[in-house]
Amino acid sequence: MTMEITCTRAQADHQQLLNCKNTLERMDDNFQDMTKLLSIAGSEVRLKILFLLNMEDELCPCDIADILEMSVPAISQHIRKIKDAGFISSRRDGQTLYYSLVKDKTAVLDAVFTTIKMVKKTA
Amino acid sequence: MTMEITCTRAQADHQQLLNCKNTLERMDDNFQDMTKLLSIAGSEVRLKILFLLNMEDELCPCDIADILEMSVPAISQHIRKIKDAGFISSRRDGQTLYYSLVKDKTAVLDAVFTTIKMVKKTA
DNA sequence: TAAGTATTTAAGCAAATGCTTAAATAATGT
DNA sequence: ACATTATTTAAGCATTTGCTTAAATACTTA
Repeated sequence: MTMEITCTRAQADHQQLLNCKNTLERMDDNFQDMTKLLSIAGSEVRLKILFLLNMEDELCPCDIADILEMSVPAISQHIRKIKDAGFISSRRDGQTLYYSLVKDKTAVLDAVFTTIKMVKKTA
Repeated sequence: MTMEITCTRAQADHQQLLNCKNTLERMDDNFQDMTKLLSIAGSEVRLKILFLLNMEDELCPCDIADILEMSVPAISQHIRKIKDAGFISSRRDGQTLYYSLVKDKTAVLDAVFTTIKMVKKTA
């Protein structure tokens, strides 16, 4: 692996930098997968949708729109994004579509949900 | 708390929806804080920067630019975003600025880093 | 003080995001 | 078949994002 060097200071540890590059390269797929999940969860609306599905097991777009006080199309477009990424699945009951979390793809979010539920100490 | 109802299906449990709204409202600050962290971490470049700082304790922009094979200004602008959000701090040594994670603000990411480091089973 | 290095900042621009409104699908009930 | 409800899709548009290049700061050393 070659190394473009922009940093010419004496202290630079080029072996360390090479090791870092190797490590990142080895985990590249994992970084892409994790980025997909975190970029989905890194929107307040979508984080709340994921949190609600974790709490209530399943909800329809219409319920979510009511809870978040947003338009149904806006919610539907967020849902599509989360669904396309594979983090939720749907079940139809008549006209209603119920969405729920795909648990094994969203497992890391458990720590996130737990943290959100923690009461903050008054500073 | 009033409730705009868009969902008029018979099965809709309006008490459930009200409870959800109350819960989210109570945790609103936590959602904003968590969204800030996840939106920072939800970019492949920034996730790698955070991962590297977790692994190496501290790095300068120049090292990070070398490792990620990106321009120094591009890295600097990502660093500023992470710094403005309070997730990293800096220490100067001569001309070099060393950045490191603010651990107690990035604790939830431990689960993320652990997951990234896990070897995936070949399907 | 002048030159060199590390870093940040700013301007510019293409691409992505996230809403709104309006129209299209899908399923139900009359 | 027709009207109603739940949901999605599409077009339009303002805002944000993330790079590039060039210029400005900050520090070091000759």
